[in-house]
Amino acid sequence: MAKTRVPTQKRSIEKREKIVKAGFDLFCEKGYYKTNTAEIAKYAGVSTGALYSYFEDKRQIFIESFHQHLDAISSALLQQLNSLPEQLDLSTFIGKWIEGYIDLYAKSNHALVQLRLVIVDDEEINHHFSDLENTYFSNIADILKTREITCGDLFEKVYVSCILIDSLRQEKTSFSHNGLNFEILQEQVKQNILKMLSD
Amino acid sequence: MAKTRVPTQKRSIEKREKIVKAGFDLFCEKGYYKTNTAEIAKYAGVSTGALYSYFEDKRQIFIESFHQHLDAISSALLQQLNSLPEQLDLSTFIGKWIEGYIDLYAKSNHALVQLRLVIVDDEEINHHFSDLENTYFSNIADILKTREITCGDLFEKVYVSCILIDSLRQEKTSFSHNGLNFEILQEQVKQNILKMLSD
Amino acid sequence: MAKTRVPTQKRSIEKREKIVKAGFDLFCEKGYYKTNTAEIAKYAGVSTGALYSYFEDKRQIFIESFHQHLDAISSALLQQLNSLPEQLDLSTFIGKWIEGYIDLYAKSNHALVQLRLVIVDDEEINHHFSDLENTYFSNIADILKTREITCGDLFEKVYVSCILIDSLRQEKTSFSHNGLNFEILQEQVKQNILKMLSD
Amino acid sequence: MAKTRVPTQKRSIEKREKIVKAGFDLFCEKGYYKTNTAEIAKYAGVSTGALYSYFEDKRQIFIESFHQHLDAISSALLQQLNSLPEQLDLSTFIGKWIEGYIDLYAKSNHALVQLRLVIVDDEEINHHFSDLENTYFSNIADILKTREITCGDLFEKVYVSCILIDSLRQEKTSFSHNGLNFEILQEQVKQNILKMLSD
DNA sequence: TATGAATGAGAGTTCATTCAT
DNA sequence: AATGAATGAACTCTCATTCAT
Repeated sequence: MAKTRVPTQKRSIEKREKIVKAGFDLFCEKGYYKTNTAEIAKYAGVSTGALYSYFEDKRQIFIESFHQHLDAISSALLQQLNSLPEQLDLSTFIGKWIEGYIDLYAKSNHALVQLRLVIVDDEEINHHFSDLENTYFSNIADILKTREITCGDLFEKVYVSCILIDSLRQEKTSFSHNGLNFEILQEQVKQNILKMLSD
Repeated sequence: MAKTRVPTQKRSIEKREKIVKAGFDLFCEKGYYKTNTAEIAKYAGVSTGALYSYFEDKRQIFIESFHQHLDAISSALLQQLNSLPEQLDLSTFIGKWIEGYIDLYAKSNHALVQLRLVIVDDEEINHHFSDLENTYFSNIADILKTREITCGDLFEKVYVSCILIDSLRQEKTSFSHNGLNFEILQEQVKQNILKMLSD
Repeated sequence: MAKTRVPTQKRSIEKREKIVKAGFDLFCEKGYYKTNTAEIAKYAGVSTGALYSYFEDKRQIFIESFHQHLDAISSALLQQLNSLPEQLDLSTFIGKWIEGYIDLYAKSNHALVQLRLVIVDDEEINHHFSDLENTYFSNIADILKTREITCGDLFEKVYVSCILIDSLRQEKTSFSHNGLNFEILQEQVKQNILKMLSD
Repeated sequence: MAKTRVPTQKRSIEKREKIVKAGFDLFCEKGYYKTNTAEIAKYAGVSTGALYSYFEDKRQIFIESFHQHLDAISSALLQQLNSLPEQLDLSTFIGKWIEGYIDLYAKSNHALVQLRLVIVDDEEINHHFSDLENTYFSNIADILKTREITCGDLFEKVYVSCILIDSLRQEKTSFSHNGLNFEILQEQVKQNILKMLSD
């Protein structure tokens, strides 16, 4: 019935942010289904009622907290890449890209898995975050264009590159396979991307 | 605390299998947290009590059903690849690999995501399934060796190849990005793998 | 998801009846909205879970308990009227009808008001209970026919008669107006009905 | 504990009226328990705080809004009846009475039912509104006396007449029984009242 | 051994009321 | 005087698990 509040005053905005932060932390730590709204409220230092005046339901907290997080780290990465010297050769650039990505996303592994989970349960969220990723891919493609990468099918190549880099992150942070040498793997991925983009 | 039974009689084994099958179907369809034990029992045609005499808890049903499923489809894929004619060129072989994988795993998207979720919550399960995957990678590597692929770092290359192929499956079955052309993507992945293994 | 249980065994049927009885008592005593499911369960001596395995929700308990109650007292009244001597004159018959009704329904005042409340909130329940009342009116009409009442528009006349009698009950049990003489009122109602049915 | 304010200034009085009006509209539309104070405040264009400075609680808003409404429509009806030509015959007068009542009260069905509910919960309110009705009955009786109705037990007859007319309203606005012909019913009620008052 | 009724803690959510600003 | 954000107890309902039969 009652719509959720859109806070404009400083204190309200801060409170909303606290809830988002609390939600994000707990979802990452314990998973979406094992985190309950009472905990989020307590962790955020607000009442359960307040929580429901800022967000329609638990799900919206998840979406918003995650959206913010992805926004923040993808912005950070894009900024890093944008500020690299122009004359850097492609191989070094890709190396920086890989390292930057892994550093920034390393702490988000739980969050990324949780996101996948909720995405599977809900088509709307699927679209929401797939759009977000599209934007990210486009931004990466644009950066590559400024570096005189002119090959065809660039969007698809960026997509494949991102998958490869993310698999490195996964390997590093959660799902480690015995017998895999991470440095070799990283080098493989780098060569792979380099070849694709040099075509 | 009654231990779970290890059934030896035929009827018991059948019952156990029914539960595993029911669990797998429902977990895939609705997700782990949205499937309840009563449903599993009903779908399997057993009582809830029986369910708890075969499995310690809901989680064990998940693990076992998933393990069986992965075993079954990875065996099927390996068998397909093994039975391909010896003289097939590498490019065609990779094409078959990709197609076979996507066909076999297409229906498992929900299951694979659910698996990720449980893996994040539990280190032991993480190891369990990472071992399973290692075995799979090794088998793929062995098949490649019989096809006279002799490049270095084969294990890492197989791993990267599998990641790429699985990202294709994901793109096809759940997380579709606007603007991505699937055929181009598939070709990219194929060329990528081909180049890696030809080094 | 899970359907409500339809109990066939004796103990289950008894438990279901206990819930219905508990619901009815509490709804009458405290009103629908001031009675909570935990109370009903406790009063009935069952767990909240059991309550929800027998009934879809609180509302269904209300409907069923009320339906049973109305059924029981209307049956009792009809039986009373049916067993009156054949040769009784119409005036005396109406007198018995009025007295019987008031006696039987006197204790149901709270319940009847609660019923009205829920009926207003829900069209389906409205129909359910209006059908029940229709049946009751028809039964009364049939009894009158056996007493050689042959006037036209009998159904409408029965309806009006029932309204009048129920207003007497209300006057007696809950909403007493100063200055109204109940005996005179009762006599008025009686004469009114007598005239209608004698046309 | 701050007492509720008795407003004397024009703006305050207007605000109070807005709340009463908002409460009445919403209680009628959605029922007492499904209307919340935030909605009333919003609909009235005041803050929740203001609402609580004019009224002790939600219940008082209900009582006051209802009292005003009943006052207003009963006054309107009495005025209509008073302004009918003197020489009108009784039958026509009763017809006008019935039509006037139904028109005026048709929209109040939800409100009337809600009133019953609160009445059951509270004896003081019971008396309050029974007094209000008594006044109304007396006024009707007085009007009839000016039309040379001189029969005995007039008060009781008026009461019975009012019940009958209200049952028509109910039949029309909420609780429709299949098989009942409304026009026939209306005629029955009219004849009934006519006979009573002609004695 | 097998059943499925029973449990009851715990989930998400609402809302009458208060009170700092 | 007026606001509306904040409170938190209370609500309905779910479900993994147990255990009497």
